[in-house]
Amino acid sequence: MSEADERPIEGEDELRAADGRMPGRRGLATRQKLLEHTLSMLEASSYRELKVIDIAREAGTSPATFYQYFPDVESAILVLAQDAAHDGAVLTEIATAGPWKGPGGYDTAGRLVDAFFEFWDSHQSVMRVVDLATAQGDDRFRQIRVRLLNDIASSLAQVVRHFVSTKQLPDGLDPMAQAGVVVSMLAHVSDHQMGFEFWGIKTKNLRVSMARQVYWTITGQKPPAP
Amino acid sequence: MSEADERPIEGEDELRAADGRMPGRRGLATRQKLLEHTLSMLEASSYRELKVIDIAREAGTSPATFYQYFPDVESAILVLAQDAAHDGAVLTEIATAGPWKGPGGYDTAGRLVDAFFEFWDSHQSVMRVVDLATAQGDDRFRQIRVRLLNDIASSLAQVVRHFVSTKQLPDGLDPMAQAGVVVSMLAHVSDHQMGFEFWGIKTKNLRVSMARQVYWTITGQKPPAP
DNA sequence: CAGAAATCTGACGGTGTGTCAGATCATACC
DNA sequence: GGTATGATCTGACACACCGTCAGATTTCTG
Repeated sequence: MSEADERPIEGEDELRAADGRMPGRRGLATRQKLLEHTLSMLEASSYRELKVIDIAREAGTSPATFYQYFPDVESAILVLAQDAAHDGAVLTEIATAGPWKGPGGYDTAGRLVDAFFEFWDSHQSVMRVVDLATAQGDDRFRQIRVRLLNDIASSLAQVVRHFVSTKQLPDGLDPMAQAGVVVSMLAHVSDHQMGFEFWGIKTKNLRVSMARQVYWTITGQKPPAP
Repeated sequence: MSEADERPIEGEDELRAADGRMPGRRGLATRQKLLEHTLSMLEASSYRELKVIDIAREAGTSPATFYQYFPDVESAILVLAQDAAHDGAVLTEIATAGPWKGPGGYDTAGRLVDAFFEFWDSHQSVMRVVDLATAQGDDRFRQIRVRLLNDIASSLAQVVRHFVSTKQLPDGLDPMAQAGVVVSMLAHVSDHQMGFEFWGIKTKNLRVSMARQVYWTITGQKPPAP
């Protein structure tokens, strides 16, 4: 494949319209409306069947207008993903704030689990696309995923480092690997919460198992009896 | 003619062609060729951009032929997913065979991790679609996912039950929740192995963290120092 | 080899894509 | 109010894919 003539000159302004102009108030409102309907259609139908023409129809505008603001459907979802990642900052905050030492540690683990559930519940459909696109090697989506999960993992890895230094976790563990594994578990279980309930597992029990794993993996300490 | 009709095909009405007939040797070969090219295209391009016409072109046949064997692209992927799930039986076998008690337990955990890596490495692209479709509520895909992961989880839950009965895991834990959380972690980390390496985490270290978590969550025993 | 069955495909009406040029709209300034 | 100006929107188009069917082609059977 050959690179067509591109224009990397324009600024990093994701807001720019197709013609390179900066939209005004009206344009931004239209853009926002399109984003909202992209989200609601993504929640309602499947990723594969999400069509520009449907989004436009739903938003009471024309496909050409959509293309004025986004080069394709994926780019619109990318914006939604960036918004979601922004909301995800709260997860990092919980991990960073702790406390992880002492009796409050297990409670922190529980709050982190709850926050994951809540975050995924709000951004399920978008995060699924982020995951798929990332796995398929799309760099734009991977960056978002990294910004979200790597922040959390780094924060937890810091805690792991502390408990390695106090010998409560053995030397030789890779703190980032420990943290990454925990974050993976949280993300995946949150994403498939409904599936677990279908297996007959109560969310309450799931929460316990998750919190215990988080606590043990991060602090190396035995969680309290359930 | 009596030797041919004793195939190991049971509930496979799925093989039926569009017109309701049972394909013969030639038809099955075409069907298989289409499946192979569906897989290779899925690996090469993205799920969203996977088009019938491309698969047909690649397979040196016409779109109409594709529709002779599959009602749509998803149905073809469904068949690939069933094949993958069949391969996944080895995971359940490892979990069931153990041993989990005694000094060999941690080694079993390690072998389970390796098997997950290998399985996901082979069936990455298909499993991603299974995950997405399941999460979006597609029943056909969810059943496959359940048949695969629920088998493993059930097997591990049985081990959890044993260690609860010996008091090495506390009473009050939901064995299936414990197992489900572990399986989720294994599946998700395997799926994003490349992503972890991008974070600078060595697969070897990842393997250690995963095996430790599996061992601890399933047996309640402290894993050996790394 | 002829006839039948199985398999494949050209062709078509329907729908979605992505891009224009030009129509419509909002606002500033007289 | 009137109108100039740029921002915004859209009809229309050329192209691509979908999913179906009748009929052509290949393979099998006797």
